[in-house]
Amino acid sequence: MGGNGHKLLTAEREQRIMQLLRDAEVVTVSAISAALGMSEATVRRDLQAMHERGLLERVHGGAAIKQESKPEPLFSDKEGQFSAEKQRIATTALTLIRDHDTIFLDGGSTVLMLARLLDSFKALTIVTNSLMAAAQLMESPHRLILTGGEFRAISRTLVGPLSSPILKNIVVDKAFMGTMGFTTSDGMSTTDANEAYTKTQVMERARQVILLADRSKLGSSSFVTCGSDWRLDVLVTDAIDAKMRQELEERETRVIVAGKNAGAKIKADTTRRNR
Amino acid sequence: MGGNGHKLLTAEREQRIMQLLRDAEVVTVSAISAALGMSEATVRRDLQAMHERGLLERVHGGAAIKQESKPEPLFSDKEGQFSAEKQRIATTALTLIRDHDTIFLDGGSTVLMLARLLDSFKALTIVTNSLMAAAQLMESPHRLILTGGEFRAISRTLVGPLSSPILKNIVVDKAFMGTMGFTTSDGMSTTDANEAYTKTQVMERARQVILLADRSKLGSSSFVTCGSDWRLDVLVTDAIDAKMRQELEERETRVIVAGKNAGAKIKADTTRRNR
DNA sequence: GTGGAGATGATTGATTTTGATTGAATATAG
DNA sequence: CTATATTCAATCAAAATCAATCATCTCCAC
Repeated sequence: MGGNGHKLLTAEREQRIMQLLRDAEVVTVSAISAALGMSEATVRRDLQAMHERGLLERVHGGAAIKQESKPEPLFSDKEGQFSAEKQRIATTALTLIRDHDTIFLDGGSTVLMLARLLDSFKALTIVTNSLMAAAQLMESPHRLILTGGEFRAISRTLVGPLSSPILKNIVVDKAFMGTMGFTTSDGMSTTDANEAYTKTQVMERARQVILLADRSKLGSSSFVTCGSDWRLDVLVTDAIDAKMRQELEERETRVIVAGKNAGAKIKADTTRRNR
Repeated sequence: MGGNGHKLLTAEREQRIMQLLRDAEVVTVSAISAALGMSEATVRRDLQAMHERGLLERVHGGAAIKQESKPEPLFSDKEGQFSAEKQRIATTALTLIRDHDTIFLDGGSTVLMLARLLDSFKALTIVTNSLMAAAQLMESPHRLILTGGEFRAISRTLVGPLSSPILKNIVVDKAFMGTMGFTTSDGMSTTDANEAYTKTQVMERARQVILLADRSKLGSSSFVTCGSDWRLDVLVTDAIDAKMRQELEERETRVIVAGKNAGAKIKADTTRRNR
């Protein structure tokens, strides 16, 4: 190929790698190694360095281009589908709830699954801005309070400044949040400014903030962040890499990983609780 | 395509699978296996992973593209008695609405029927405390705002003091109210104090108060009234006795009786408006 | 020339992915 | 309804890939 017999500077190599990525979306380590005439070990080192600078995504066997911010899938897409991870996360999060708690439920499919499991408890006060969760809890014996606000069709939640006055009047014990993306630098992020605004408000009014996010959310960042000085007390997820886990624990965020068997165990537990 | 006969990265395989799916709607596991040159076990693993991310539907023997399904019961409604009368009342009430209005929709089946007919208008701002109406208007192009508050299961509305702060912040052009009972002495009445409280709040924030009530409501009184010094600008009903009509007109309340043919005429009217 | 800092390529053990095998679950035919 | 044939999910060994380590190489200053 056009590669001159000369040595390649690191910067030069990175340009070539980026070009390969733009051409093909994904490339294998061996392909890069062959194209640039260097050992796979060096390619991996380069890829890792570039990944840490956010230039690309690392995948097993190669690398993929990083897309800026993922477009938000329609709610119906995420809804009917059964996701084992989300189910496990929701089931694990159940252990954080006690009878007589006042809890907030955010939008999002994982939190919605949690809403479906709340029949086991007694006398909860449930505050939510999610119409899906409200529909789910309509027949439940719990006390149900909806925040007002402007209806956002894509997430089926109530958001924006109009939700502010009612949120100022309440305090919840635990806020179960969903999110489009989460990074340790920016905290939660979403695609809509009004939604981010409401999330921020809620978290200020909660004694404990709990984020339910599967591993696809961790490390990815969406359009709007929910305030720079974010706070998170508990993260429930299905898998997390060691680095982020350590960063979170340094910030005193408790990390709970919903293990494969956790679901069954806890399910039995809640069944017992369910009279 | 640069499809070299070499190794395929996971991301590449998923792209190819999605392409096959778009071409054929449904594909068998064995077909994918043959097309991509990989074992069926790996194909199944990929399909499961993609299914959990909502990219496709899994079917026995293969996979199918995910299509948007629109069955949205969310809130199922029970049509009660007098539905023909209610229909006429709602259709008549339509004539009171103009494009770009800001309107409030109360709970109740008659108001709900009105909500179903609002697609004809352009750029309404709709404020409501009725979850049924909200579900109905979810797909509409109008701006939709929900008052917050405590959920009252029997009427599926949001009521109580918590709805107060948000109502204080808005002004609506027209408030379309429903009620359990109505008398000239007490005004509207209902069975729940919180609901009455919210009704009162709404009417204070509306430039024009419009009551939709079939003849079974007129003259009967329920448990709680909505304030002693009630005000009503328009009453839309299907039949009214002369005495009450006169009393109302003395209070400067306009009375509109939805005649049997009124529905059709106005329907034509709205159809025209619907461009 | 000498020595150190940084980078490269090979090696190694650990991790991940793959494909074959198995018994269970599901669909199809009679 | 039962019997037969697919298809599935779980398991395991083999292959591929990874991250860490180490010896070597280059460049540059002294």
